[in-house]
Amino acid sequence: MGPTSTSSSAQRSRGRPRKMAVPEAVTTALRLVDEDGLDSLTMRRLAAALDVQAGTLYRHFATKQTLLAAMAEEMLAGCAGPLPDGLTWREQITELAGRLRMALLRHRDGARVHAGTHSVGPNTLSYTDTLVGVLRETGLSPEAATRTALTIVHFIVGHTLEEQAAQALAESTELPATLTLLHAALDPGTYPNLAAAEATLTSTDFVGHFAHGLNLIIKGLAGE
Amino acid sequence: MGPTSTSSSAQRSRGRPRKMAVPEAVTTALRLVDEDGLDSLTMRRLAAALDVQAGTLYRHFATKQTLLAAMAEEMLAGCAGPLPDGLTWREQITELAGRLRMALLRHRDGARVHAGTHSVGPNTLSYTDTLVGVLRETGLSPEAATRTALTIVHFIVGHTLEEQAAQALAESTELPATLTLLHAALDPGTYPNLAAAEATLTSTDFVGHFAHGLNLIIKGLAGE
DNA sequence: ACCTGAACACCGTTCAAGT
DNA sequence: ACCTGAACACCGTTCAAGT
Repeated sequence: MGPTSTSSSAQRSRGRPRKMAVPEAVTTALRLVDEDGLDSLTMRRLAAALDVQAGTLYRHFATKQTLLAAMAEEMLAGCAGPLPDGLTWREQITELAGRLRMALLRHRDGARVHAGTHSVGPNTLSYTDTLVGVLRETGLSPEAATRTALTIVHFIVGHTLEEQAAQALAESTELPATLTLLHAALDPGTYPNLAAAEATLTSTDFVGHFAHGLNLIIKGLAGE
Repeated sequence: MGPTSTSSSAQRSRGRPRKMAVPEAVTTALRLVDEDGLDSLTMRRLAAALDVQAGTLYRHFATKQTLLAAMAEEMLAGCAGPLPDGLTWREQITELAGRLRMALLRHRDGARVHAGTHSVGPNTLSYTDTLVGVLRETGLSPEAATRTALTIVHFIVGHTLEEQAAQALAESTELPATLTLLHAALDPGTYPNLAAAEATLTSTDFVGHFAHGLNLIIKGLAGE
């Protein structure tokens, strides 16, 4: 009989199989993470969002880890862009550090995506190159500049991991229970310093916390 | 009849169902992670190692996350123990920071276990309490001491995450490919600073890297 | 009270077969 | 060359039923 009726349930797919584009797959994966969180990103869900079979993804990404590395790389787009003229080296470091933090914050679970992978793509490499460059211009040796860049990046990743974990907790139903548990544990007799720290520990002023930590490192650099 | 025979450890299931002990489950889970890595730790494998059905675990841990938090808490045992007498505040900070780093390094993927959870158990709380205490003794306000403690912990976690990722990469078959890729990318024309940084970036002197970063923070503190 | 057994609704990954 | 369809060997979690 006539071949006209064969495409019944396929609301997207028409006659030919869809051809998959790698950059679209990466941005779609990031969108899925933004919508439902990293734990909900599966190869099968991504395939469905791309209107493709799950197995097809493995023609473009060897494993899920490879996909995650591509996502981490994509997140850093623009982070190494040119710095405004006339900044002091302190301001240059602050600018670069702020860019990385914002890049990780821009996507839900962005820090986890970044920390869980090891990208050697151009965005990642040029970011590190730029940061090491700024540090070398302050007079640091290549080794000291590299170690300092690593220190700064490790602080940013650790900080943002915590910041996004706090965000996730704030949106979850566990928040009251955790806060109660924490408050109950803050017995001044047992944890005298934690009791004094409660206001700061439960504060959501992550901008302030970040600035404090980064300034500590920058100050250490100046004292060299 | 005496109760003498009931304590036999029954390494296979005998007549009665095995009764599960929570502390044993946590240490067994850490052992499984040490043996096969965090990605291989499943509730079903842990159940099998405990000679119990998978569903039984849910009577003791609400979710896998709860188990991971208990593991993170267990890893920090002893980290807040008393400091030797006669240390300067710098040495006290270095000692506490080193203890946390070593605690995370002691188990495979320890930093990932720690970073992925949010423990409010006594080991975690008393570690933070002790660190904040040392910082307050240097004259810092409760807020500054808390923020500084967070900075130090975030650096340690970020650093150790990277250190264990490098360890995992070193043991994997991807190492030569990654190293080649990195070396190829180190074109002095494109990434001049990365080229100068290669020796440091590919070095495995994590003790040195850690000391450099921590000293930067401590120096920043001294300049306050 | 605590565990078993079995199920539910998924996973990452592979690969012969189609076009 | 690139995708589909179907399978393999698993997952976390729930819950009626046993003891």
